[in-house]
Amino acid sequence: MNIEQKKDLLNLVPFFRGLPDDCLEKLAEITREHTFAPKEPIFGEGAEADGMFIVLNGKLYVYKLSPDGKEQILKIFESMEVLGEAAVFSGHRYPANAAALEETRTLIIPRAGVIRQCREFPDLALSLLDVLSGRLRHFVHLVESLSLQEVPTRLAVYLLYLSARKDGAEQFDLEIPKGRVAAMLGTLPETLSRALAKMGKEGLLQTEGSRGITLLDRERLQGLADGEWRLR
Amino acid sequence: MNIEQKKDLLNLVPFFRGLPDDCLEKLAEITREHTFAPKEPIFGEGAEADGMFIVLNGKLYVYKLSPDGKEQILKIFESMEVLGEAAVFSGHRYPANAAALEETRTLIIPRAGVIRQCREFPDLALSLLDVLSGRLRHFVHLVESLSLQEVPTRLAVYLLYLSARKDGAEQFDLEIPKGRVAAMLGTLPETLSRALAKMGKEGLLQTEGSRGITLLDRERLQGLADGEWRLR
DNA sequence: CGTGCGCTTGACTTTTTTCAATAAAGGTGG
DNA sequence: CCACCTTTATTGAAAAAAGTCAAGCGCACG
Repeated sequence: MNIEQKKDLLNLVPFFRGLPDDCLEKLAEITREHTFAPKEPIFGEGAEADGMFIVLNGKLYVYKLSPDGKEQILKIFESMEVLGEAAVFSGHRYPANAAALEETRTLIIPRAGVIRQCREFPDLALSLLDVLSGRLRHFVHLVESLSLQEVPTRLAVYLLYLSARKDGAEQFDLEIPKGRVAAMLGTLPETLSRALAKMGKEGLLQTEGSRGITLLDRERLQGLADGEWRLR
Repeated sequence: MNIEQKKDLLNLVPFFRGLPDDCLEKLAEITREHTFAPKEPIFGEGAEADGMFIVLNGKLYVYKLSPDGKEQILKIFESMEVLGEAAVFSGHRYPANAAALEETRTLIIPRAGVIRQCREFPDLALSLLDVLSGRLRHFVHLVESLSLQEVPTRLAVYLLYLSARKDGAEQFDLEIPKGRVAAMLGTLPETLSRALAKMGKEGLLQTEGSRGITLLDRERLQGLADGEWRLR
């Protein structure tokens, strides 16, 4: 793939919107492309940071592991998202693990190059500040969810979020295996399974096959998410 | 307080180290000073962001509240730390609450000014990128701790961290009430109290008065922190 | 067509929370 | 400096939530 093609790809990423053309040009010059197979590790916790990744398509996840092997998913990344920025600016090492969930094509921009371009084009730095700030909000929300709420509440929040992402559709798909959803919510497959079963019995939703969800009572689901009542 | 004095204060903050003199000058011009009394709210979740705070002295904490009033402390800020940066660069609103733990003197740099100076002095932007990246690491650790480990483990990690911050002293002080320590660890005062009592019975540590701690068996405490065994 | 992985369910254990009562500490004003 | 009052900490007992272990089912993929 040549530089022009890479530049065209960068141009598609909202993150780079509005940056001067010669900035993109320089970034394209140093950018590598890499495609990861499903389940392929992308980086490991503590690894020396190559640089920053742009997801072109596919899906990957960033996670931590406990000593006994339990997974906590920190975030799932999809098309057009940027990851690994934190390791570029402090610590030089990735603070967690990442692996592909499906075939995933990425661009990799090396550490040194990013920093150099930030000096030259402050707008790039501001863009990255925006990304990092958003990431921080994401983590604040995650901490809140994990520490203040019980599993059915977290699940309700998650399902409503998924529905919202699809224009508020009643019927949609968990796009990842349930075991992974559990790992996102900071719990185990068994606990998630029971929570879904209870919500089904309460008439809040219906499950179809292994990943299908139909929301039946948005009202009460929202109340559950807001902590107004509990699933007994 | 005049501009020169503010500039001198900014100069003391490691965060501003190495920035050009005229950058500090401009920042000093727009900086306000404010002192908060103990327990005084600094900002509330969702409030329009004034700008970024620099803690000159004192201590404050940033936290979330659950619907039923339980507190989760996200981070405690002390002298020379910067907070509120995330709200400057995305969202325009603070994502959590902050209040003073004791009398706390701060400098406040307005949003617009920070952004303007970032454009003019890319090093300021890089400094902020560094701060935000570090903050992200902090949250990654917090999420890991909350989701992957039980309370005694989290407590062990916290105590060893406190000890390390004081050159590895065996004897030191929780600098905040135990109830707040509980809120940092994502649990309740009762649970914390019991964890400390058990650790005392196991000979891992000793408590003195309301905030004093003496570590008696670093080895085993470390093992507990590493998840190698459990407190039965 | 079988094997394996993911999902579900049940029974049981452990951890944490909840509720309540008491004790200790800390701060304030006399 | 002491007495009082409020806040903070401890402890017990009971309940609830989540985790563990184990068995079984079903679907997808080779």
